[in-house]
Amino acid sequence: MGVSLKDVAQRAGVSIKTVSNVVNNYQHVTPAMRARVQQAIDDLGYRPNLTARHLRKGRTGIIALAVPEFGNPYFAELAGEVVDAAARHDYTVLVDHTAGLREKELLVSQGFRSHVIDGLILSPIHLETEDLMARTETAPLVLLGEREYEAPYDHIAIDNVAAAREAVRHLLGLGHRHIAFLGSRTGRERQPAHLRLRGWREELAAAGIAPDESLVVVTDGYGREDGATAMAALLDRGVRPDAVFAYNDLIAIGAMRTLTERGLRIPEDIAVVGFDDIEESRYTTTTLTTIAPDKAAIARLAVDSLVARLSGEAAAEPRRPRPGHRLVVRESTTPGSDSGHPEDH
Amino acid sequence: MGVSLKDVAQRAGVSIKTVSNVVNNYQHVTPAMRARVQQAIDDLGYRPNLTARHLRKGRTGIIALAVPEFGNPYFAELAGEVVDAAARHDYTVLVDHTAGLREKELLVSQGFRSHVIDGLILSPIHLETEDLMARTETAPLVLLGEREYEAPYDHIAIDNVAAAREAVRHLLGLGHRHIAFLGSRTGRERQPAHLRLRGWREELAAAGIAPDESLVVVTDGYGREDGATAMAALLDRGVRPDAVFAYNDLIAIGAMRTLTERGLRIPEDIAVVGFDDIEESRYTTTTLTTIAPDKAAIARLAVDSLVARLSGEAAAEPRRPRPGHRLVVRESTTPGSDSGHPEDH
DNA sequence: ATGAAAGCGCTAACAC
DNA sequence: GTGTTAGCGCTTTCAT
Repeated sequence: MGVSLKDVAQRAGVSIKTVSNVVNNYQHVTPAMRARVQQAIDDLGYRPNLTARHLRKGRTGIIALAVPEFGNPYFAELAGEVVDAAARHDYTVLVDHTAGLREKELLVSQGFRSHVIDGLILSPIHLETEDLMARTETAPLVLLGEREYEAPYDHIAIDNVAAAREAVRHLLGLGHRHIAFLGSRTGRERQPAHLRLRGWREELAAAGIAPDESLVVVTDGYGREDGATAMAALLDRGVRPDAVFAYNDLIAIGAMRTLTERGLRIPEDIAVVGFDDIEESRYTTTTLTTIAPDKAAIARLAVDSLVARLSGEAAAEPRRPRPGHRLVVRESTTPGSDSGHPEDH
Repeated sequence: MGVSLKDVAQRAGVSIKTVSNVVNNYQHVTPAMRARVQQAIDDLGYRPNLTARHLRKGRTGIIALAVPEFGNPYFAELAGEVVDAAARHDYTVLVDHTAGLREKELLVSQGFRSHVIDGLILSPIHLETEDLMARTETAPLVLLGEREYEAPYDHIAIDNVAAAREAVRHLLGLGHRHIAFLGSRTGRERQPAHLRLRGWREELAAAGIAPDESLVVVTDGYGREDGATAMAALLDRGVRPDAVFAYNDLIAIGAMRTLTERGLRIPEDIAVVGFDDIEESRYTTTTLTTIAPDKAAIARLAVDSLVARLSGEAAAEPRRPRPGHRLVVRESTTPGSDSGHPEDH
C-alpha cells in the first residue's frame, strides 16, 4: 500500500512523532531535523492519509451541500458561492443533488455519509417538519430556501413575500392588472411556492384587486419546459393576462419561449418577471426582469452558520437570517430599459 | 462522542463481531440474534463510522469530479450524469470546481484530498502533459474534454474535429461562405479550442475556401459575456460574416445577444451554430443550432473507466473511447426549422 | 526538542 | 454462529 509515517520515520531515522511534527508544521523542530525529515518525505513520495487523520480527530473538514438539481443554474451558481465561502473556512464541499426526490432528501438529511461529513447544507423541496423532527443524525444541518419549518434548525432565506410583492408592485406600476402566477404547487407539495404566491395575493389585494385564482398555474417542476407548458395551458384556456410573474427564471424563460412561438410580443403584449437572476436572464433576446437574491450572502450565511455550529460557538436558538434581494428591471417589463450592458447586475 | 460498535455490543450482550455482522448484513446470523442486535442499534441510535471503515478498508467509495465552472450549464448537466453513473457503481461523487485556474487544476490532480477520494475525473483547461507526467498521486485519474495529452491516462472526448466539421459543413450547405470562429485561444492556452478550430479550417479547405484568419476571434473565457464581447469586436472591426461558429453554446448565446442589440437578424443576416447542446439553447428566442455531445455516454464512459482502474480490471494501456455527438439543427441556422417542441433533443 | 505508546472505530483472520 | 484480537495511519498525552 501507501507510504506511511512509519516508513518516513524509519528512512529518516527519527520517531513517528517527529515526522508528524514536520508534516503538521509544528514550531519546535530544529531546521536541520526538518530538512532531514522533509528529504525522506520527498524520497518516498509520502502523502498523509487523511482518512486516518479524520478518524483520529473525529472530523473531516468536509461539508455537504445538497440541492435539487445541478441543471437549474440558480443552484449551480449558488453551489459555486458555497464552495468559495467554505474554502475561506478551510472546508471542502461535497456537492450532491436530491433530484427533487423526497427519498433522496430524507437519505441526505439522515446523514447517508455518517462521520465523513461534518455538516450539511440542504435545500429541500419535499421534506416536512416531521421528517426534520425525526432526524437522528447529529451532524449540524442548515436549511436553505423558501419552505418553512417548525424545526430547530438554522434556515437561510430571503424575504420571499416581500420580494414577490416588489415584483408584482413593479407590474402594477406599469399599469398591468391581469397578472398571472406561474409555478404554483398543489397538495402536500404546495409549500415551495407558497410565499411567493402569498406575495402575489397580498400585493394585488393591497392595490384593491381581487386575486383571480384562475390566473394561477400549477406546474410539475421548476424547469424551462414547465414554464413553456404552463404558459401554453393558460393561453389555451383562452386566458390572456397582460403580465406574468413566474416562480423562477427558468419558468419565466420557458413562458417567454411559448409567447414568442404564439407571436405575442414581450413586454408589449405580455410583460414577464422571473425570480433568481440567473446569468441566462441577462442574455435572453428580451432580457428578463427578475428578483435577484443575494446569492453570495446566502452562501456566506449558510456556511457561517454551519461553521458556527461545528465549532460550538452558535447560540442554542436557530438562526433565521434574511439575506437581501432586489428587483432588477430589464426589457421583459420595460422595452429599451436595458442599456445593452448585460454585465450589469 | 458518538455511539460505537462496542457500545452496541455491550448493550446487546454480544461481541463486536456479531454487531458488525448485523450491520454488514452477513448471512450467518440467526434471526433472533439479528433482532436483538438491531434493537440495541435502534435504542442507541448507532451509526457506523465510515471514516473508520475507510481507514480499515483502504478505500472510501468516493470519487471526485473536477470541472472548470458550475456556472457553465454544460458542466452542470454533465455533473448530474456523472453522479447518476457513479451511483450505479455505489460510488459517491464529490464535485469540485477549478475556477479555470491552473493552480487549482494542479492541486486537484495531485490529490489534495489524499486517500479520501478513490479516484478522480478531471476536465482540465490549463494542465500540460508535463504536469500530468510529474503527477505523484497514485489514485486513478480519468481525463475529460478537448485538450490532448501525451500522458498515460484514460481520456474521454468526442471527436471534436469531426463534430466541428459537421457544423461548418451545415453552414456551407446553407450557402454561407464567410464563417467566423468565436472562442479561440492564444499562447500556451490555445489548446482548448484547437480541435474545433482545426475542424473549421479543414472543412473550409475541403470546400475550396481558404480559411480567413481574420474571422477567428480570441476570447478571454468561455462564457456568455465573452461571446457578446467577441461578436461586438468582430463587428466593430467592420467585419460582417454571414455565419458564426462558436466554441460553445454560451459564447454563441452571448454573440446572439450582441447581434440582437445591433439589429441583425438571426439567421437571415447572420447564422449561428454553437457547441454543447445545453438546455438553454432549446429555449432562446431564436433556438440555437448546435453540436450535441452525448453527455450521458461521456459520463458513463468516464465512470466506467475509473471504476475499472479502481478494481484493477483495466488494461495497461490508456483508454480513449469516443462517445457520440450529433448536429441538432434549430432556428439559428434555418428559420422555422424548429417545430416548436423544445423538448425535442 | 524528540520519543514511546495508547487509541480513534472498524474489519478481517482466526479460534472456538 | 459467535468471540478475540491485531492493526489500518494518524494524533496526542506523557515522558525524557
